[in-house]
Amino acid sequence: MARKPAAGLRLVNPPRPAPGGPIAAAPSTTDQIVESITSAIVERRLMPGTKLVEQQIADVFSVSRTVVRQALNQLSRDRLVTLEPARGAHVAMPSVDEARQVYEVRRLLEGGMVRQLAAQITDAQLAQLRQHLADERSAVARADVSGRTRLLADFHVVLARQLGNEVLAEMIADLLSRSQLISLMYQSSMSAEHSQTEHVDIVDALERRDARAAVRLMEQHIASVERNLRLDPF
Amino acid sequence: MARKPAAGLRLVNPPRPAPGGPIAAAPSTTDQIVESITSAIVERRLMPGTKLVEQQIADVFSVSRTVVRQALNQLSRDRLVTLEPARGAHVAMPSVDEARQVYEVRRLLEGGMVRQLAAQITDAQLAQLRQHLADERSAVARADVSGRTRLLADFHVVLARQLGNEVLAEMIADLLSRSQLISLMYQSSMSAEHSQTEHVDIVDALERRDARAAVRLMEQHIASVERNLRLDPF
DNA sequence: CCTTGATTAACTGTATACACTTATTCCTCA
DNA sequence: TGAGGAATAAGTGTATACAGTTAATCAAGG
Repeated sequence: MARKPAAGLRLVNPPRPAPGGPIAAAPSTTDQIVESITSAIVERRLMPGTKLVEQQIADVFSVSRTVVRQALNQLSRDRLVTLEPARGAHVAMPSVDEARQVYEVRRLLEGGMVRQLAAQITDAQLAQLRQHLADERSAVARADVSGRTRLLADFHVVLARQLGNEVLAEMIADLLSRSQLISLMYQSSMSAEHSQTEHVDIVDALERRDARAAVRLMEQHIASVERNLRLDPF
Repeated sequence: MARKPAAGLRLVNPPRPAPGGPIAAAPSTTDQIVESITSAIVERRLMPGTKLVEQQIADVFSVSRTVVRQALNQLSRDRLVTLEPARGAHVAMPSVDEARQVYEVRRLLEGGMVRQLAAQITDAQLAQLRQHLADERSAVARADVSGRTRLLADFHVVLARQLGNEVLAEMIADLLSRSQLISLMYQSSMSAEHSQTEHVDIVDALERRDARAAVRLMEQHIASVERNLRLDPF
């Protein structure tokens, strides 16, 4: 690969999304860098395999390599970047096997999640889900690519949060960022519209408190996301 | 709390367990420290709440604070230590809520895990499980406390590995280390014998390829571990 | 023209230095 | 004697320096 001094490293973070809600312990410099690189990866500004040179990133954020290294370490634990000793950090390139495993775990976790949720969901929570679905629909309608991507992923985290299980919510959030990396790496052909309507079906089942249907629909939804990847070797 | 200069910081790592098996990319200095502190926590040499002073640990391992900080960062992502800005690192003290959530997620994940495993387990894998059960039994018999603790936890990871899903296996491994911290914090009254016989029951069900029973037994097993904690507020 | 080996540049890994924050000690005064 | 507060010690956060390693460049030989 040709050498260009800090070419195309566009990592500027957009203005902080929403500081509203619970007071979220002032994000450290390291966290901001993690956030920035994460969104850069998910929004395809950093393609899988791209080398992340510590000094370049340090210059962009005007900090020392010390801080950048901390951020890269966190990202490697999220599996968004890989760290090879003395060879540096690269945007991760999840294997086909890993991709399959991630979706398998998601079916397991999220299937169980909606089963429990169907049994205990409140009307207020259903209203929140309906609002979320409306946001998704409008993002899809106005072709807001990065907005709809975020909303379609957030749907799954919102469900986890509604169970009141933060441990579960964090695990699912991790799996989702890995899923997003996977789907941009394996050229997902899934239409946003299709995903969106599947979300609607899931909420409908939850509203009917139909646990079996909710589980089945969630598992089918995740399977259909997986099926639309180019995972097959031909 | 009284100040004692580096009292009771026994972190010397035992000779590397087993370098055999697949070539496991030489563990970095940081990894060794993570490993060392992890086992110190799990083996109760470091009690919950204990402050971990960077320089002290650095002296023990004869490295710089830089390396120790990396290790502490990793440990905080495993939830074994908490990091408060400018206040330092402490051995984590998981709340009752967090404890409940961890066990809830474990029931979900490990229940689904054995369901799938019952459908695809091979005779060779069953033999491996039987061997593991024998090891557990002997460790319990000779009152090898740290050995039996490790083996009883490893049982769950072995199951995950047999599914061939490394993503799942790592998640369960994480949840297990958190569980161990929880159980020493809330004074588990569960006998090792009891846990061991429940493991036997699960393997029996797997051998019969009885998915429903395996799931039920695993869920009951985890529930019984949880029930033997002092989580109730009285 | 392509391959091989030596040389140089770039980058990572660890240690150290210093600024800044938090905790402790000790003195003063009620 | 005890509470309040300044002085001081201890500890964390970040930057920088330097050693060691990997990758790139270039020269010579087949």
